[in-house]
Order: sequence, then C-alpha cells, then structure tokens
Amino acid sequence: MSLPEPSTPQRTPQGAQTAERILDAAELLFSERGFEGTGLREVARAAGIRAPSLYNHFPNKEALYAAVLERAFQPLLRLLEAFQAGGDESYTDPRLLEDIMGHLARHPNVSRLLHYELMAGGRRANAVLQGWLGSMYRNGLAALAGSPESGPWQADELPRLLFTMANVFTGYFAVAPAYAGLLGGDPLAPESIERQTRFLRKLWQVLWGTWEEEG
Amino acid sequence: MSLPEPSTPQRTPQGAQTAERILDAAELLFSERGFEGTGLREVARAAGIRAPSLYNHFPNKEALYAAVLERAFQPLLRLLEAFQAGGDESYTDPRLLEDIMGHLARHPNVSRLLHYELMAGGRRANAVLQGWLGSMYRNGLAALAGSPESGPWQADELPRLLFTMANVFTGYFAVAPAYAGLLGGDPLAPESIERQTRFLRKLWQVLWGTWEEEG
Amino acid sequence: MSLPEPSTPQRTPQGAQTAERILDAAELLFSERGFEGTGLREVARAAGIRAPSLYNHFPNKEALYAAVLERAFQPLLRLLEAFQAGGDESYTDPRLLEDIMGHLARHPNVSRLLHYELMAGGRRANAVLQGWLGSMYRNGLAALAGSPESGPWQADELPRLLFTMANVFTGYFAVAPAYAGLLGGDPLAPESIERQTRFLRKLWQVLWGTWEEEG
Amino acid sequence: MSLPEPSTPQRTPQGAQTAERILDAAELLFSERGFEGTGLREVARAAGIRAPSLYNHFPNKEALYAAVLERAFQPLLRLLEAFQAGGDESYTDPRLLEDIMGHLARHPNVSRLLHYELMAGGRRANAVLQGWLGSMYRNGLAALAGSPESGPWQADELPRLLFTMANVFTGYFAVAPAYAGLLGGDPLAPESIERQTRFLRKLWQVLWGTWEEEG
DNA sequence: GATGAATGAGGATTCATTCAT
DNA sequence: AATGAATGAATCCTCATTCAT
Repeated sequence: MSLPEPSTPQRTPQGAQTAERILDAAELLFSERGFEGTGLREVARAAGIRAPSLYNHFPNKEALYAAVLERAFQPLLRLLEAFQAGGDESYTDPRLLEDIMGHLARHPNVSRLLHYELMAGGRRANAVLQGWLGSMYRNGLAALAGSPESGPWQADELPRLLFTMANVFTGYFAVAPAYAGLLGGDPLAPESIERQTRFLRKLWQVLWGTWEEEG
Repeated sequence: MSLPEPSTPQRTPQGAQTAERILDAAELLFSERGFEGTGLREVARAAGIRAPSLYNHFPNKEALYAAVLERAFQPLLRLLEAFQAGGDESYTDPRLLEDIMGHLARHPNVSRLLHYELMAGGRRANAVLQGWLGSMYRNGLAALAGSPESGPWQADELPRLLFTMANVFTGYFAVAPAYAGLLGGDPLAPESIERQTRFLRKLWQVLWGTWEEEG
Repeated sequence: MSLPEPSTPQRTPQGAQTAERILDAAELLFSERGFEGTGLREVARAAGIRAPSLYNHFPNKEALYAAVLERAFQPLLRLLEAFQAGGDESYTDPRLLEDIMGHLARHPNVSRLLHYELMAGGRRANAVLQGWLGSMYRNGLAALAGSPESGPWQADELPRLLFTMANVFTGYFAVAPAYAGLLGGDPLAPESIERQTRFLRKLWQVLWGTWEEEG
Repeated sequence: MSLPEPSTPQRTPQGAQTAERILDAAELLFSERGFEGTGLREVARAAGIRAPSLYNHFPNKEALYAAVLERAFQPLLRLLEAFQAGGDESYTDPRLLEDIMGHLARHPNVSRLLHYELMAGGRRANAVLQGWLGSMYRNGLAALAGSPESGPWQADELPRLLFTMANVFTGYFAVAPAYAGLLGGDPLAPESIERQTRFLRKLWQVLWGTWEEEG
C-alpha cells in the first residue's frame, strides 16, 4: 500500500533489497543511538516498512543487531587479514593506515557501532566482535613483535600501543558529531576527514620515529 | 535496611545521603549501560529505595542524568582550570597528565559517561558537557599555541592532537572491560592502570620529542 | 470450496493429501492446546507447509477448526446412529460401549476436542457439535426410556445418567496425560486402555444392576 | 480517573481489594476461556483497572494464573484433608460427597479451571495442581483400601473408580454451559444443581451397592 | 498449490511518571 | 522522605490473514 519502490519486483531481489534496506537503516540507528536507544519501529520506518515486517527478515532485535555488526565489521576483518598476509614489515607501512582510515571514513557508522559494542563490554556477548578483537590482537602482537622498525617501543608495550591506535582511529568517527559544535566544520566532511588522515599518518610516524620534517 | 556505606557519617541529613546514594547508583549504571539502557527501577534498587522516591530528589530521569554528569565532570573541569592557571608551559608538563590519569583511574565511570555522552552527540543537549568541552578546547588552543616546546606539531594540528590525547586517556577506561578477555588481566586493576599511566606518559613524551631512552 | 473429502484414498490428488495432513496436524494440536492455544504456524509446520498455504485448503482458522471437529466427530455420530437403528434394548448392550470405547481409544484426540469444545460452551457456535449432542440427547432419551432393563433409574434421571456416562468415557482420554505422573504408566498405552475398557464395562453393568461376580 | 469505588482508601486494604478483584476477574475468565484464551486486558477491564496495573499485584500472567489456581483449589484440598482425618469409613459416607458437591456448586469456576488444567496436561507444570492430585490420589488409595464397605470393587480398581468419580463431579460443572441448550434450563441454577447432587448421591450408592429403593 | 513479504491488530510486558497516603 | 497503586505510552514480538509471484 505504501511501498516506496517496487521497481524490480522479482522474488529474491525484492526480499534481499528489503533486508538490505533494513540493515542500512538499522546500522545507522544502532550506530547513532545504541542498541537500547533504537526502537524497531524507527528502524522499520527508516526502511520503509512496518515493524512486524522486520520479522520476515530477522528473527528478533538481537539477531538484527548481530547482522548489522557482522556486515559492518567483516570488511575491516578482511582488511586486517589481508594486511597480515602482506608480511611483517607492513605494520609501519602507511598504506594499511591509509586503507583502514579510508574504510572508516567511508563507513563512519562502523566506528560508532564498535565503540557502543566495546562500551557494552561483555554484556552483549558478540561473537563477531570478539572474533574481530581477537584477530586484531593476535595479528597485532605477532606482526609488531617481528617488525623491523625499532622505534621507542618495547615488546610489552606493543599491545597497549595497538589498542591505543585503534582507539584513536575509530574514536575520531565515534565521537565526531560532538566535535561539530566546537570545531566549526563538520568532522565527517571529506575535507576534514582528509586532514584527519594526514594527521594520523604523521602521528603514526612520529610514534615510530620515522617522521621527517618536510617542505 | 540496605544502606551500603555512609562514607562520611556526619550529621548529614538523611535526604542528602539518599541523594548521594542515588547519584552513586545512577553514575555506575549510566556509565555501564548508557542513558536509554538504564532503568530508573534499577537505579532505585541499587540506591536502596523504590523508583517513585527518586522523584523526591530529582525531577526526572534527564535531570538525574544531568546531575550525574555534573558531579562526575566537575572535578575534571577544576583540574583543567587549575592547570590553565598554572601557566602556558604546563601542557607539556607531565604532572597534568599524571593528575588527570590519576583522577580518571580513580573514577573510571567518568570516562565511560563521557564517551556515552560524546556518542550521543548533540541529541541530548547537555550544558555541562558542552561547557567542559568548550573550556578544554579554548584552554588547549591557547596554551598549546604558546607552548615553548616545539615538537613536530604545527599550530593547526594542535586541536586534533588535543582531542586525540583526550580520547586516548578516556578511551582506555571507557572500553577497558572489553579488553579483559583479551589482555588476560583486569584493565582496571591498579597494576594495569599503573602500567597504562607509564605508557601514556611515554607516549606523550614521544609525541613531543622529549622522550629519552633511559637505563 | 473447502472440504475435499477423499473418503476412499484412491489416487487422491496431491492437494487432498495436503488437506489431510493439515487436518491431522490441526486435530492433534487443537486437541492438545485448544483453539486459542494453537497457532496456524504450528499447524502448518506440523503439516510440512508454510502458514499461508493453509488458506489454499481452508478459508480461515475457524473453518479449519470446524473441519477438524467434523472429521473427528462424524464417526462417533455414525456409531450412535447405527446403534439407535439397532433397537431399544441395545442401550444396555455392552457392545455399544465396547465399540465406542474402542473408537475413543483409537482416537484419543476426539475426546480432547470434545471436552475443549464443551468447555468453550456456546461461545464458538459449532453446528457439528450441537448436532451431535442433540442427536445423542434425543437418541438417548428415546432409547433409554423404552429400555427393557429396569435398573435403579427412573425416567427423569436418564438424561443425567447419559451425560454422566459420556463424560466418564471421554473424560478418561481427555485428562489422561495428567494421570501419567500419578498412575505411573501411560494411560494411553494399550494395556491401560484395555483395563479402562473392562472397568467401564463393569461400571456400566453395576449401574444397571446386571453385574455379577465372576471367577 | 475511572476507579469505581475508592470507598475505603486505606493503604493495605486498598491494594488487597484490588488484588482480590483481579483474582476474581481472572478466575472467571481463565475458567471460561482457558489460559491462552484470556487476555490480560480483559482481566484488567473486568477488575476495573488498566492492564499495566496488574503488574503491581502479580509479576506476570503465569503467576496470576497460579495464584488463581491456588486460591481456587486450596479449599478443596482442605476439604479432602479434613475428610481424610475423619477416618477410613468416610469414603462411603455421603456427607463428603455432599460437601464437595456443595463447594463445587458454589464455585463452578473451580471445576472448569481444573479441567482446563488437566487437559493442559504436564505442559504448564503447576505445583498446586500436582499437589492436589497427588494428595487426592494418596488419600483415596489409602482410605478406599481400608473401607469397610465391600461393594463390587476390587483393590486394583479403586484408583480408576476414584478418578472416574472426580471426573463425574467436576465434569458436570465444567461442561455445564454446553448443556444449557439441550436440557432447557440453566444447569447451574440452584434447582438443577440440587437435582444433580441427588443424582450423584444415588449414583455413588448404586456403585457401592448401598442403594435401596425408597418410597 | 505453495510461499515470501507485508501488515493491522493485538499479545504480554516495561517505562517513566504521578498521586494519595 | 518514602512508597504502593495506577497509568499512558511505548517496548518487542506474535497473530491470522492477504497478495503478488
């Protein structure tokens, strides 16, 4: 009666499109308001359907949330895996930083979802997240330990450095909206993200002692 | 019936004690579950009363939340103000870092409240937070700009550096519980906090180029 | 539109089989959980289809329920009619009792459906049931009135005696599961049903004064 | 806003009265429509309150149902216990029959609740009911076994006789409404209950061989 | 004949809040 | 200051049903 766009009314694509719209809507809302702050009616409205229809695609709110996390975190996981496969020296290779920053910039919801989930701690046991964190932890530990760069860091400091940097990366996007009022511009505007990317690259190099003043 | 611990048992009127207990309970719960994830019944139960009694002390949930934030953020604000009064060079003085870290370590809820509030962005207009952020922003900009330390940072990078460091400080406590499973120990245990403090001091010095390998 | 009735299972088309499977599933579930306690999704799942497909065979839940009752009660009705045709003296003929008991034993759902329906009283106006009860009432009144057996019963007590016995017959099966825990064995096991049949035959004879101690 | 009678607005009686009204309403509705057929809104409306207020008196629907059963069955339990204490010969004493019949007649809901619960079988594990049935079973077995009356019954038939009679007693009230259309009069009218009581007394005596034709 | 998708109505339950006591 | 009782609004979710495919 009020379906926005039944443009291609085939069987599967139809449902798949709806599921995708639901995931899109849910990702945005969950990332903005958190799990408990998000109502399924809002999600449904944003997806262009009524709330009960959600249950044709996801068995319940938790499952929808898990699906959102899965879809949001998987690319990051893949990025990290690809990076790990690239060799040990890559941790000080700015390209990873660039790639991750680019992905986070294109998907600012991911950072926010992650922070909400991290702050929820172990309460909402989430396999996806634990997997991702675990993978990052192991990848990081192994790679940094064998890094040819010396820098000022000792082995037992690397885990903390790792988590700190992850936090710095995602933190920018997670709390970006709160900056808007103070910094004047929109922190998620391309120009601002570009500056943040440059800033983080420099920060990374400073931390590893590879920063060189340039003209 | 279940009064936990009247820390300073002077002749503080019963009501004040109750209000304090409510604030304690609310601070913990809000910091753990966020605003929408926290029910007033839980707060009341944790405070040893029934939900309607909350309204004898706070006009509504939002006001209680604001009071929690106020009480939690004010000491930090004072710290920053005192620091600002201390002079321009103090931004690279490790003692501020030490003080802030100490305070955050003793009150891990503060970091979590702050992060929740930052992630909520502008939705819950909160004067306290805006004031604190604004003060930090102005203090930071002015002080860092006149800092005698050179380091690798240029004037227009200082705001980002400032926010980044703030995020690094509070982020540790905000997401600490999620680390527990991965790092093995409890990140909020004194020993772990001690190591984090040392790590952050070193990080700070590395960033400012004042780190020196020691014996 | 609805009742296909493939009474004699020849080359019954696929659809008829499905309808039958639906009726089987619905009969079991309605008899176990009652009308409101039974969901169409459960019925569909038990029949191996999805809920909307039910509507290819029955116009709605009420009609499905009515069809279940019809199919379940008709054989009993036929039994009673055949018995009535057999002559007046047959009411004290133990064979009727045997036949009815046998049928109820082979179809324990029938008793349960009947009890649920009786307890629903007049709320779900059900023509089938009213017809069956009415027929039983009339048959019973006429036949018992002209019975050659005297026994201790007077004419105006016969209706009550009739209903009481009907209740005793069906009640065993309707409430049997609740006995399981107390009586030890499964009341619907053949052995237990056999004993119940013997017991009821004796009960019937005692009531009519035709019981004789035997070896 | 629409409370019918806040006549005596003391603290406890007020709530107790409400709880009682809820129990009354729930007992009637549960007994008429069963557990799943009864909505809490109906219960609330019948009790003169709104649905959420139910939760000030009972934690959930199941607990309300359990409380209804408890209140409904306890008097019967007491009756049976008192009877058991009375001595072995009492099982053939018509006074017990009279008492039980009177109680059931005054509380026809009890029979209906019992039948609904029995038909639910073990699904809704109900301690009250199991306790009552267990008590009845044990009381019955012990007492009947030592009964001075001989009658036509053997020891191993007594359990079945017991359950049969219980079924006959409660069955009348449980399915009474369905009789209304057929018997003409209201089966729950005092006159009809009186006749049923006489009928059951006679039935009992016939079963024990103590019936004597009278003038 | 079968079903995925959609939905209005309603399910039980929780929420923050009010008020009389 | 405290709380039982009450409630409108909203929660997640299930229901029977429809319809296009």
